[in-house]
Amino acid sequence: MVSIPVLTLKRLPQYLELLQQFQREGQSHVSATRLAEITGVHVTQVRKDLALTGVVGVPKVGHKTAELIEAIKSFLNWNDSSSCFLVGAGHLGSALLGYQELSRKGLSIVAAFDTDPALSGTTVNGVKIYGLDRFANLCRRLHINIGILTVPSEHAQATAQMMIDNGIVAIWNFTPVHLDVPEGVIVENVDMSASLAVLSHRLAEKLHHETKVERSH
Amino acid sequence: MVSIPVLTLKRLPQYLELLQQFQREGQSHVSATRLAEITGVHVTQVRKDLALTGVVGVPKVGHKTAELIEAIKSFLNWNDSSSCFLVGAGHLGSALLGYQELSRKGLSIVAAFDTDPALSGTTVNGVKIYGLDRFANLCRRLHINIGILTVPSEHAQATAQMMIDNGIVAIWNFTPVHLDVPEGVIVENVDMSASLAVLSHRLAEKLHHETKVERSH
DNA sequence: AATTTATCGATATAAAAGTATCGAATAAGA
DNA sequence: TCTTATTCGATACTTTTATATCGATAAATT
Repeated sequence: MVSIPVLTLKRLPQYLELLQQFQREGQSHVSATRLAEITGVHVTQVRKDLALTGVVGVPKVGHKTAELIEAIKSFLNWNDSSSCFLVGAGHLGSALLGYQELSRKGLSIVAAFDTDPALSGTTVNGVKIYGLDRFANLCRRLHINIGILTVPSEHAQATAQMMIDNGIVAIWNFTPVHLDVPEGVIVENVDMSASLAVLSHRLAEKLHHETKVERSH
Repeated sequence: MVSIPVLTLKRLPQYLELLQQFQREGQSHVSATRLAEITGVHVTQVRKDLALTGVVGVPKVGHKTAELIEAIKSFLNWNDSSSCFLVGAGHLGSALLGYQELSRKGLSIVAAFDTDPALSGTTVNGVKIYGLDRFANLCRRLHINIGILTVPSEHAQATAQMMIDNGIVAIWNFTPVHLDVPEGVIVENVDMSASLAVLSHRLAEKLHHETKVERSH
């Protein structure tokens, strides 16, 4: 099997976002050239990325917008929705519960869990919040295999372990903690810190550089 | 000037997180070997990454934990705090306002803005929320140069433009929209979609593969 | 109908990132 | 004091990812 470059996978949603915008604007066709111009990704790269999803384009006109959207969605498995549990219904957790977009990306949060007894029994955006003691039972019964981890750092590893013990094989990790998991378990980190690190360093570099330029006048 | 690989920048916060944990546990020294074991990053890679921050280690004992922490923090400019504005105080916006960790990463949200008049005048975690009409004035007066973008997709580009028009040079973009900005403006995307794409595809691949294996028995 | 132009997709080259190897340095133990 | 084990840091190598080149194709134009 051909292994898909991670970076390609990460670019696909960006194309998808644009394509859906084009579709709303009524554009029936889009060329790789166009996508490249807007995203800043190199044309050849866009072509390679799209090629992996299996679509073929037509010279002079490009790709059918609708077809391309379908191809990307099905490639990412965003067409049929997967059920998942969310653990940690604090600020970030509630934000995700309220995030409508997720359903458009094939993810349906069917229940949330939190240690705080005050939250237990409440509902956020139609999703019910349970105490952690209910997790094991529900998780096994509903055959959930995706878990969203939005607990405080200190509970990250233990919570991840609980998920794994109850059959979860893919963890979407929003904590800055590196999770130690058995082979075969998929962990995907949403690394806000990583992103902030890039921003901070770039900005410091930029400001420092500008100061130097000013001084040299 | 030596340009820092983006991926190195992204790994640094991960090391930092671990190092701070080690420090709490009272470990005065950490070796690259140790960091590599835990993070899963190759030893040589860890060494290269650390080398870029300018620290030097001692054979047989490794690096001084405290020194390494300081080196990474100062390299990322996380020691002195930068003021920033947040626009879009919805679910995700409020989550960020309530996210204490940010201050430990050199980011201080000094004000938030939202179109919803109901939010105007309220306070989340000590941060006051204003109407968007106040943005221009406050932004210029306080010389803010970092903006956090947490508005709905359809307002992303326009809001970004407003930020730039008022002196913001670095945008931390939480929307899935690709922002079109003038040269020199730094955009850093927290790509939840990208991350979800990797998760979805990996999981689909894994499940598909397991099904095949089962069938072959 | 012939020509031009925009785009595709394949192949080849270049750059970047990751991995392996090796000598040097230093603490700990013989 | 000498040897051994561990870790560092530099250099060389490999793999991955990105960019460039080029012929082929199909719509638009002459």
